[in-house]
Amino acid sequence: MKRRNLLSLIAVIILIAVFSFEYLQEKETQDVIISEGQTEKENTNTYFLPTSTTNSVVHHKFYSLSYSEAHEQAEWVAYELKANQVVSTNHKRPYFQIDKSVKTEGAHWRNYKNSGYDRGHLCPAGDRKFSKEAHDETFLTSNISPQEHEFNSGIWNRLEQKVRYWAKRKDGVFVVTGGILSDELKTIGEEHVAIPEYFYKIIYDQSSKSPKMLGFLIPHENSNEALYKFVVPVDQIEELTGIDFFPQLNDKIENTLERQSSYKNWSF
DNA sequence: CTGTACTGC
DNA sequence: GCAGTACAG
Repeated sequence: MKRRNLLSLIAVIILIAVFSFEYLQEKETQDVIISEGQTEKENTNTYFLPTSTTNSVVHHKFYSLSYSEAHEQAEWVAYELKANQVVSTNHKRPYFQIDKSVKTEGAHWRNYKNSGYDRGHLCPAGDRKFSKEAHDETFLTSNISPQEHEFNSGIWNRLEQKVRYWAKRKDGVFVVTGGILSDELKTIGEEHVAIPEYFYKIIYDQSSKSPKMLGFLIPHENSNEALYKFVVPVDQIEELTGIDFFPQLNDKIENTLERQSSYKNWSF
């Protein structure tokens, strides 16, 4: 029946139109003005969330995290760093606050006081300078890990600056970072905040038609070695952490990207 | 940039 | 607990 086929076709078209409209509406409601006419998607950082081994995922306005109560820190912090978010505005450093969004509540910053370790940002303050609100939001204890000062201000700082460089150059990157939280780590403070022996960082670039991924695994000690010497397959970080990074990607693409450890498409 | 520490209220 | 200031890699 031709008439029936035509009616079905029209019905399908209408359904697609309705869903598209709703989809676009939803997208629009996610748009948020950050500053002076710049429109950014709010919570784009939630598009590529890793899995959680602790079932304790928290969404902040400008980054998300999965908290490990056993280690009193995040197992991962994930966010998008857009090219136009890399700015040099200076903000005063606020005090670290306990993250009220974490059900079990994060550690108090006093655990770090006189511990000999830095309150090392996972989502760096330097990546959220585009607004005071975004900057201050990184000063939650759920976003820090004990780091040796020479490591934090040394090779880790170098890597964070490289991420900002890539974000500008590649029109934005997605970042997932944290410490390797294994058993029987040394701890600091009354709440026993674990001191990771390794830190990892994964960068994902989807600005071109061929997406790119880069994983770093760095021992918790300063090093003057070139950063690319710490590049590892993301699969290795997944084995160490039990976390599945970028599960939203098409399996074939994900497998290919996470198996490799080539940095030839990344300029250091 | 990445941070800590001290003084003083 | 918070502000201001000084100092270090």
